[in-house]
Amino acid sequence: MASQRPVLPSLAAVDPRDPRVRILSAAGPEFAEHGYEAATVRDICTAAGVNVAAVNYYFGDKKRLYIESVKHAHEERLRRVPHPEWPPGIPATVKLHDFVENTLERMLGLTQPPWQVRLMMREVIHPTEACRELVEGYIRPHFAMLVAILDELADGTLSEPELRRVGLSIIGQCFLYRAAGGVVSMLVPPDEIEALHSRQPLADHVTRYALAALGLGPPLATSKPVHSVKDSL
Amino acid sequence: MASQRPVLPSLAAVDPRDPRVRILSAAGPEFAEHGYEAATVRDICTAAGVNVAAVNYYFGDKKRLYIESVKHAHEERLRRVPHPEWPPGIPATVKLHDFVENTLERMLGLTQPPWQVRLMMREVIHPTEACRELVEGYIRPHFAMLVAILDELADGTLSEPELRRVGLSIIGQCFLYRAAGGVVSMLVPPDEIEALHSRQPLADHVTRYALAALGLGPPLATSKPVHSVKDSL
DNA sequence: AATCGATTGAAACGCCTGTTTGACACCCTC
DNA sequence: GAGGGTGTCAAACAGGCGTTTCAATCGATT
Repeated sequence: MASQRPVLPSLAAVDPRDPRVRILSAAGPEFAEHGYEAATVRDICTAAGVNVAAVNYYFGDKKRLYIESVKHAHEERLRRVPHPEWPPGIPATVKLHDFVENTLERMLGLTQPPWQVRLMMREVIHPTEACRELVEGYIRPHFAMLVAILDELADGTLSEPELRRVGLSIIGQCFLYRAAGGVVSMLVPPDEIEALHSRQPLADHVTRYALAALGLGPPLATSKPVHSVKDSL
Repeated sequence: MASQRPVLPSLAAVDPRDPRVRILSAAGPEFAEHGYEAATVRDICTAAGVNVAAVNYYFGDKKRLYIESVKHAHEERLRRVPHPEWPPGIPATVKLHDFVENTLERMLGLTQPPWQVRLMMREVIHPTEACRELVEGYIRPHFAMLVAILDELADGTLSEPELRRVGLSIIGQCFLYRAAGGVVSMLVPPDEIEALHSRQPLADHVTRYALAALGLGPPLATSKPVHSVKDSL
């Protein structure tokens, strides 16, 4: 059955560089598409344009190749979409919006085909040995940045656990569109799909939702004004 | 490699009922644990206590067994944790809280080992042929119920697309804890883990967050009171 | 009791898997 | 030009995969 699956064409096949990085570049998309167990060394080597023996020569075995692939993916992803930075004095509300937009850009992969993200998603959903390193090197710093922004927004009125819960609520919304995008597309009318997978409108919504929940922006619904409303942002 | 994996002990092995349901009951956990491609017909049959030929006899081939397994999983899941129902007159805020709690109960699987949920998660994240039926028979009705509650809460002030976006924000938060629970546990201190995977505190947080965002509850942070606050709920 | 369709069982079918082998070509050093 | 790592290759290895085969068994009907 696996043999009937067409091997994705790969730039690595015509790239005369180091075979090691050729394999790594070919392994990423293959693992991302089929998962660790279902991806095959032969398909990877075909895509990389190297002999099957090369994987064992350079990486020892399939498992170590996989771990290196995950590491390679998140390093490259971070390099292409670096964490946002702001000069002093930028309002925290703007930082939050930037952060959400950056997260969505990274997750939705608007700057490049997001096989790196799909590979990391697999690792997040079914953690293996490669997961802890992914968390420490990629996810935790990102999450810490979000918690810091929220702390600045709340101006010290929220405890650490509360900040984390709010942070997870924000990440969860971004995560849904990335991990379950196919199902989301089935749930909404066709003409809404594009907006629900576009960075800008999504970032606006998630940010507005968060600011409103924190009491720092206008509520989304205004029918029963339990609170008086002043438009801001 | 697959052969070194221990086959999960299964009640089906000692159950003298119809072999067809024995296979179905054994296939679910196996597919949930390893995915379609990596799960093996032999392991399923061993767990079910039937001969390898039985799968092809009763289901034709592995793929049709998988599709039947997904169907079986969501039917059984819906039977065990039915949609909530309310008598007339219940406030929409209470309905929202019930709904979130029900969703988390279903997703976190507090009433039974949640292999059904893990199987459905796989289908959500990497949709196959079985996905559309899962959406129509399980996810869409659930989501429609949420949108109806939100419409009642917003009292007509939100458009359908806006209602859907808010609904997805709520589902996304529940989804994160289920799909990425392992990573969430790595991100927070050990003593917080339990609270972040418990139905009640999580439902409280998600509901409060949503009501605050809609302007129907007190904001989560009160440092810069852009809006005046009256406690409610 | 004989018959017939439905069900089970052990064994075998190709094919594909990750990994290893051993021969061959290359390039740098002596 | 001889030597010795280094890298590459086709071929083979043992084993697992989904599926098929066909004889044996069962239970109800004739």
